[in-house]
Amino acid sequence: MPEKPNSRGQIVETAAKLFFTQGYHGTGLNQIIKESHSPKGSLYYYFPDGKEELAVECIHCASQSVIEKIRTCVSESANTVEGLQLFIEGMVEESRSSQYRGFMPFSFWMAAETSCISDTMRKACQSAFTEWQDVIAEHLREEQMSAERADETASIFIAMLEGALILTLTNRDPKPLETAIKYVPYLVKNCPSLS
Amino acid sequence: MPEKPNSRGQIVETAAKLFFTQGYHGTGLNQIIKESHSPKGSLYYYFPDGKEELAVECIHCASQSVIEKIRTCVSESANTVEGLQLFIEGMVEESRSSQYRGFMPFSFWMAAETSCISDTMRKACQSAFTEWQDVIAEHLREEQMSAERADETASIFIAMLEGALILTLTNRDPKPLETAIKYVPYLVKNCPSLS
DNA sequence: GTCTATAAGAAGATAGAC
DNA sequence: GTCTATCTTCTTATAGAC
Repeated sequence: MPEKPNSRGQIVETAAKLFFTQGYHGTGLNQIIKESHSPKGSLYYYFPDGKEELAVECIHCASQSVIEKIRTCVSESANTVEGLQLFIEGMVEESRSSQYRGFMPFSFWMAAETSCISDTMRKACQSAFTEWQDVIAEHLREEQMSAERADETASIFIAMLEGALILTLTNRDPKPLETAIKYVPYLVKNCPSLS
Repeated sequence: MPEKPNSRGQIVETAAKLFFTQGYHGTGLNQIIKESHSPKGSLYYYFPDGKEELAVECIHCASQSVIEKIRTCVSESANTVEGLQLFIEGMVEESRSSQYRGFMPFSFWMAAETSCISDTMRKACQSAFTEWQDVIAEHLREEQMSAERADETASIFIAMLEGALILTLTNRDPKPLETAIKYVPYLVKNCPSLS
């Protein structure tokens, strides 16, 4: 019997979907246990520290999902620029098919929400951003970009995409993300002279 | 007596500060009335529809504040690029002086939080983004940029800055915003060829 | 217009049966 | 390990005195 009825994975999957669409405070434990068909006892058995511990786990899972997607997209493309564009195209498709209401692992505005109330969650989000930046910067360095410029380019790419995703979800219009696709080559190739 | 003890303005000012730092769901009415030294009756007298109506008012106020700041910065600068850079520099100073915990009117990640639960708030945030875009695009058109390119440039600027602000607040480090300053000229000048 | 008391429900968390 | 009943606290909202 490979399927456990109400296991840890069910809870995390459901919680991640809700946290990343409704936010940390906007998602109640009751909604998580209801939609995951898990009793509250199981949640506290797997996550004794409650909501915050569960949210940190969700942040880690979402972050890993983003890293894997970026790696896949870049490896399937001729270069990093095209890989990052492919990554955004995937987000356009996901957002459109869910009518701008679905779970987007890159949608990390929860970072700002939680950074003022919990240092644990703030640091979990910070780690996620740093890991994404490192993955992207690594690919850029392989294409002979300097380390400093690679970090900077990766940072501005992540920032642009986080913002474009907020605009797309708010406006229910893929255009901000599509504009971001167009600007990726210019972020990477026409970079500022270093300070 | 120009100062009213517990007036509408006090409530909105306090609520805006809390909504834009802690989020919509993260801010309770009790905290608002406590920190604004206003009784709950006054809040419901001025905002009969409660929390949502108050939040919409805060969104409008913050949006207007952003528009005025952008206008001021551009008018004090030699051109739009330098004006937008000055605008970001102001955000760097504000975030640093509040130790990355203060009220930033541009911090509109609440848009994503609310867009899934209330169409009224979603549309208020959408209007804010559109107005900002129009103000910036107008300045760019005055410098002989085409209308289509100006809209696109303004959109990508707003996206980049929203994301950079999230990164700065999460990491408690001004670097993402400072990097954004460096990239403004490249967003505006090295623009993509149109589709 | 200002203010308080309180309702009605949902929140996170816990205890303990099975 | 699984599940339910319950506790406390906090939420939004209302009623009504002044």
